[in-house]
Amino acid sequence: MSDAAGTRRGRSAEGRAEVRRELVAAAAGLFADHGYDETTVDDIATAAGVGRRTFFRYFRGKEDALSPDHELGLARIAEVFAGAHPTEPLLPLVLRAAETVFDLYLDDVEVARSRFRLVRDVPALRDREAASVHHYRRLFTRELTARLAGVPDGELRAAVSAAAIVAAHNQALRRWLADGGRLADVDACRGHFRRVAPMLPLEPDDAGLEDVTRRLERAANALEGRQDGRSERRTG
Amino acid sequence: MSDAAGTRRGRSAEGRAEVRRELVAAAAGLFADHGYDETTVDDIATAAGVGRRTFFRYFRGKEDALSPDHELGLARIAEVFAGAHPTEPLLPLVLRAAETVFDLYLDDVEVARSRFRLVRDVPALRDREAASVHHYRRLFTRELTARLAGVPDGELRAAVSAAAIVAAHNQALRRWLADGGRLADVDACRGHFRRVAPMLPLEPDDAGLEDVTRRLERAANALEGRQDGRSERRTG
DNA sequence: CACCGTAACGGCACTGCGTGCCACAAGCAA
DNA sequence: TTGCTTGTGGCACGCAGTGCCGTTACGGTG
Repeated sequence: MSDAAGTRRGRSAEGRAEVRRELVAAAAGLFADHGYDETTVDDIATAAGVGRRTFFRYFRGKEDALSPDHELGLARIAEVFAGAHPTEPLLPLVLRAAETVFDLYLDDVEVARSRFRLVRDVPALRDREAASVHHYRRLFTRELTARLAGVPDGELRAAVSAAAIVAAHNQALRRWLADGGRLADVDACRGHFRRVAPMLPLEPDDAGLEDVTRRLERAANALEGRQDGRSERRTG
Repeated sequence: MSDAAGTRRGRSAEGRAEVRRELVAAAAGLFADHGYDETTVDDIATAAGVGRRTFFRYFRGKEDALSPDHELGLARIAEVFAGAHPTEPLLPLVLRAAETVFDLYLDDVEVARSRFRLVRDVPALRDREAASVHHYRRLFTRELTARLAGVPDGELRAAVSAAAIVAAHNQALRRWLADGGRLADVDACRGHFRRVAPMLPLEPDDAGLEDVTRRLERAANALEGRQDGRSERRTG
């Protein structure tokens, strides 16, 4: 065991990523096999071939080893917002930012499904997931608040829109993972998600409340329009 | 100290409630004075005049001692939903349920403000609060999903509406607590909260999507109507 | 009054998480 | 070689939370 550690000691960049992957894989395997609470950090570290102390140099705690992409998702969303024009309409911008997170789950579907089951069943992980979702919501709220400055009830509208966006996103993701998580359903999931977006109280500029009326009417029309057709929307 | 414990040993119902209050008060005081992380469970138990083991017989953990009203709030909301007619329109019902939680904070404003500052500053408590909010959201989602059965996109609409309701409620509460938390502002806070409600995608029955159009138009009109008047709404 | 069942409490010990500290090994530069 | 940096492992510590058991007060029963 000091053998494997010795051969890895040198590489600073590649070695760290490799150790991290091994720790994530070990944690996922042990969690799936013996459960979350029954798996100790010592078990994960030993399975990955490193010391217990090293584990905490890669993850803040045992829970972080399960979903290590959380901060990456936050960074990507922030990137989308940072790369957008200040006058860009908010609705497509928010959609683009939210859909960015979908790609993180598409990287390895099997791991995502395994994580989903685990988070659904273990209370401690449910709370952790809730905190994670809270961070996404906070980020959206911050960005929307900054872009809704000057608009009446801007903060309130930003908070509501952010919560609705994140909830719709999670609902779509949850349904996709619970129903099997086949890749063919990703489009349906995304459509499922986009469906709610037009009914959000978002303002592209400091236009005023008259534009909300038009936007809400458009959203209502969109809802009315796809009352029967479900998978036909990709052709329109 | 074995003196006070001895006199309390007898009363089973009154004694438990008293010990619980003492523990909550001790925890609040120690958290405010020395910080959350610097306060151990031993400190709280000692300050309350009980043993450390007893603390864990009253609270699941250190974090629960800060906001012991959480489950009570959930119970009250569930009570509102349970006492409503199945055909009752959802919008006023949801409003009534959400506003029930306001009363919990009005019982002792000073404690609420102290808790607010603490939760805002300590990361561990922020996550705990996020999990708590998540439970509220889940409860609303469950109730709305049951009442939107049969409606197209019922689950999605329930999830979005629940998230929006809870977000609006928290936004109003947060602003109230951050701005000083004077009792005179409670009405403004409640109006602040009610303002978003009409734009939610809620359905009173299995009416269909045509009614959404009307509802959204009404919401837009309501928004347009109060564009300038802010505190005049109590007279109209 | 004496006896016993129950319930709450306190103390003890234990597991496990997370952290601080220190020694050691490998690579790099002078 | 010597010195510096970086990553690592081990050790010890504080603390959260739990299981277990002895103790103590109360209420009922004879």
